[in-house]
Amino acid sequence: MRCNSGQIVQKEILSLQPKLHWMENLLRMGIREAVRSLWRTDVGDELLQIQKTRKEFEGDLTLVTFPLTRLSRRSPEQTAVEIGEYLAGHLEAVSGYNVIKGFLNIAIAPAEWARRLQSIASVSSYGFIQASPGADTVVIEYSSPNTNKPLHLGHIRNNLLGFSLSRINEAAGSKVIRTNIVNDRGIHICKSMVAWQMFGNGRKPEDEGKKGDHFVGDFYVMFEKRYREQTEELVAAGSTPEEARENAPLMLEARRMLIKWEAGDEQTVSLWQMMNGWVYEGFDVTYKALGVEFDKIYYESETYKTGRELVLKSLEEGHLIRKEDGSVWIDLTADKLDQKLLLRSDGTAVYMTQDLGTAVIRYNDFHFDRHIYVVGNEQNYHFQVLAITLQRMGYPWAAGLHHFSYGMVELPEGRMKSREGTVVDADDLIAEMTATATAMSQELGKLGGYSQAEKENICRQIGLGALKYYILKVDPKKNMTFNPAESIDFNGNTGPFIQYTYARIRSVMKKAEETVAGTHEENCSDVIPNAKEISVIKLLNDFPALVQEAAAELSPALIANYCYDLAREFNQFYHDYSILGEDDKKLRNFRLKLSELTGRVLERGLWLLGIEAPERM
RNA sequence: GGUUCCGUAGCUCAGUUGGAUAGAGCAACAGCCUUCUAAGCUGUGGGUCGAGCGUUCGAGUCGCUCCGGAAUCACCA
Repeated sequence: MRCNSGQIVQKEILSLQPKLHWMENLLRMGIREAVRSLWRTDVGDELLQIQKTRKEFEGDLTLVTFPLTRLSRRSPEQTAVEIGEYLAGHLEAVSGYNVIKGFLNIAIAPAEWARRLQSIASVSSYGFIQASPGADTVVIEYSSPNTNKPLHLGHIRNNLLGFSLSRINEAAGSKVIRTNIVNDRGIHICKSMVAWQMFGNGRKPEDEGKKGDHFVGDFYVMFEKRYREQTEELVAAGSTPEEARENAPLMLEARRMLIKWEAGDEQTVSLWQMMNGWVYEGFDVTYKALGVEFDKIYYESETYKTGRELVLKSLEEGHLIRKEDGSVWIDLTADKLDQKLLLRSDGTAVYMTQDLGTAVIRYNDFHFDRHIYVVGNEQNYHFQVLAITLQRMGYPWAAGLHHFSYGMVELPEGRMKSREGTVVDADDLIAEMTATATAMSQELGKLGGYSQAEKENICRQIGLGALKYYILKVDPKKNMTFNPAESIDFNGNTGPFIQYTYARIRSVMKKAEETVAGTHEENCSDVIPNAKEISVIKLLNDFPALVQEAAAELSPALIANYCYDLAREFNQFYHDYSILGEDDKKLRNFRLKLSELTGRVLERGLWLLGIEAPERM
């Protein structure tokens, strides 16, 4: 079982390329020259700290001069002034500078930004890198459901994170394999099966008009309920609670079922296949609604055998130890971990066995460079053990296994508990978000003139956009609170806000085509942009580096927050200036181009999050 | 108890390799639609960045010690 809820363990810190602005590069060269000319010495890159100028100061980029004072042997202020003077005199792109304490604020000529916009516009898949033949292959495992219950809110975070990570890694130039491990065997499945056999009267999901996963889940719940009753009865009759749990008739039956299943009993296996089939049909609907996909799905019922063979082989090779009772262990005390069980004394597989097998099969299938497991932080220890065990068994590629450990989703009242019925069902939640989006659209009088099908599609996009953004904007490693009332908010820092900004831009572009057809294609690099326009261009300029950073940090939240910043900045520009109403043709074309590009980047950013961008809303 | 993670405004969250006066949204209050979509824009109030010590020219960010919360330490998954 992979994703009930959930810490961080071995997130590999990929060394980050410094964000290389085109302008930052130019400045670096200029500053190096300045230092050489002023103080006859070379300056290392690590001393050149260039950052964006904060809003409250005049300028675009800022050089922090404290680190340079040992070279200049002057005060930070004096150092800043001398470099600033040199840059202003030697670089055409530098239109001015000011110095505040040890900070040299450099102003870039507005015309430079217009040229920058023009060159961004000329790149067709701006921000995305096509995987080259030699690119890294990354396997990403996410979702990983049990087949005894429908998906819930915890799975939603998992699926959204996994899917978004897969797109981000692809956009950053890796080859990505999306994969899933279905935990389709074990005692929990047998519980549903027993309950269905005893209480189901041969009914099927369609008889009750239910999704298959919900149908099967109901029997699992029924099992647990009756089982609890039985244990209570036994305790009342004098058993200890422990004995009662072991000896309740239902539990005995489930155990028998598991043994029969493992022995390949025909009837049991066909019942198992039928019920799992129902569940898969249900899951498919949910996955489709969420918009997530997989390239290859693995089943624990198939991989656990490979795992067992691996363990036995490794035992022969002397990497493992067998205890008197026949159980097989790996001793990880040298790695400051415990001894860990790999096979039970009766020879059956445990959770770890299956994962060992799955990893080896996957490596043989894809020869991945990295394998990312999107699994809750409650399983940190498990994945630590998994990676080390595989390395001990002689698989050096296990160094590429990476546990993407994300935090739990909690409700305002606390943790979700199935006992107390506070589990938020995935299908219900999706339906609710769509319904809210529909009601909101109605209330605001949007979507007039659209067909019913179009309206439904747009409302679905908005509802899901709200849900996905709400979850993805939070730093994955942190536990998050899911507040139902807040999640359906469509104002402020939300998915619909970004979608709305995109739809507005599309609307302007359409109108532009009708009136001033296609003129934004013209080159407009000789426009002098205003401050708001420059702010937007700066953000657009950040996008490619941001995609790389999000891939390296494995953080959809970076993309989400960037999209919000860009949308907000654009809305300010949109509010303050007219695009189509601008009389100066050059300026109008420039603004159209700025808008068009913002739309494109927003659409790509949303794409990376798995959020659709509606043309109208 | 061991290990790991988290703690920033009333609430939900941002905060770049350590940089300037710590930012958004929600909630509250006050404004802006004859003009490209008001799901928008503008303004006001709101903080001992859990506490302390240290490193540094400079700490929300790095180190140590506490305090508070969470996860994990199964012949469960």
